[in-house]
Amino acid sequence: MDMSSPPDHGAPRGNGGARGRNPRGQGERLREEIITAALVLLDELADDQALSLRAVARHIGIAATSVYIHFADRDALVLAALERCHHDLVRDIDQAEAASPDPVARLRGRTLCLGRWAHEHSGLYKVMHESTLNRRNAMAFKQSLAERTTAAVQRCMDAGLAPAGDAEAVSLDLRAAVHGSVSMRVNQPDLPWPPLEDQVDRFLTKLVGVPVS
Amino acid sequence: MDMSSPPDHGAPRGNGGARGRNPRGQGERLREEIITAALVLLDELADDQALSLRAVARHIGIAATSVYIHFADRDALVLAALERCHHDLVRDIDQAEAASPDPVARLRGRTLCLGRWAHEHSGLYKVMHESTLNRRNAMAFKQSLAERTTAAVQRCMDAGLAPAGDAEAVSLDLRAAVHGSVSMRVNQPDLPWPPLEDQVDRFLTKLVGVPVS
DNA sequence: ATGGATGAGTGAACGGCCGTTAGTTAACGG
DNA sequence: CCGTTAACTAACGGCCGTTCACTCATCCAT
Repeated sequence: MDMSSPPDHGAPRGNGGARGRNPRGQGERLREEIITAALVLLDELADDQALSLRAVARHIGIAATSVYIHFADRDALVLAALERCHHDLVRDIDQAEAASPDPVARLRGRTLCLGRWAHEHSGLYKVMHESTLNRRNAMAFKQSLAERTTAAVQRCMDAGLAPAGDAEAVSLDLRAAVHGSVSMRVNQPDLPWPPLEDQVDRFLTKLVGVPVS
Repeated sequence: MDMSSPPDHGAPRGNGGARGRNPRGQGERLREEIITAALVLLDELADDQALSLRAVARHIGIAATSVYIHFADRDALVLAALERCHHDLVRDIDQAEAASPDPVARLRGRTLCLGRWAHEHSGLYKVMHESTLNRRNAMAFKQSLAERTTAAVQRCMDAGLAPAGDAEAVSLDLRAAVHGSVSMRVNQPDLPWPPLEDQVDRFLTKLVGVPVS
């Protein structure tokens, strides 16, 4: 009996038990499960560099090496996870926007949806927008969020609800302000923050020039 | 001759050479040198978790264990480094403020000084304001920067240069917007950013209500 | 002057987690 | 029954934080 160095397990798999292997054509299912686990851990760690392949594997109860079946290396896994995360976020924000009637309410809906998401997934927000992965990798997919916000601003201008101007520049100011607010709240959650809605409304009225409420 | 496992060295000490030990009463000198090296590395790494004690020691050509003479553990070193960093930054910003005549120019001077500092020490800015160390540690000393900005806003109001109002709230909006702008520039330096000055001026006029230029 | 205390700094080692490679095993489809 | 798919075990090499015992040089008291 050799009790020394249990290979890698100790897994927190709830253990209804014995994750059987996937059926023949369904190898991709593990891939999704790995990404999901990576996102859970990234949200907890709030730092891409702190995420270890082995921790992801432990979390879902597989061997660390099984990750390499689906991802070339650690960075590829993180990238894939963030891409899915971003895709889901953009979808949610677009849905939130669609729920409102006029362009102003839609822009406001977008912004608040992002703020709420950041509050609920602060770790992921940090990894996405503040991690050093931004230095090492382009993450071009993030561009689409900015573009959609600019488009929403443009629609306010086109409807005469905001003073006509450079929608690109206005959108940049708005995004900067909102990101700053969200970032500060996420990074120092213990300070006594006023309601995000009020602050966003001030940004919308003062920076975009749009009438709110 | 045993060439295997050279203890920890390989040090990039420029090597004018042979760092002699400090004289009797001057043990504190190494402490300062350690902090300086930590700040250099933190600025490069832009992530407090990525900073290793051993890397700091290597950087100045001392044994890793010597760090423990001056700091209880790795976290204590990082904390001390950030405290010095913050202290120096506050000093620089106060100096920049003092160079301007009226309250508006002073507030603007403060803000731009911070922006320039963040641009030149983007790694440190990230560690200070975005690293996960914020979660694990209070870093109460950071409060003073916010307080001084609020005071500068209050002076604008007192001088009748900004519409009277809740200086605290206005300051928060301004800081959020500026932090957001700086943070985005730091995290995605490759995007085509417009001049920071222009954006700051828009924030000052639109959010604080102060006349600029 | 001299010898013990003390300050400044080492060297070696322990235990741990990590990324990644290489070779292996078990189930399934044809 | 055989090849392919899905997954595994074992291991290498590396960096890390931290502990412990140790070496010098210097200073002070005798």
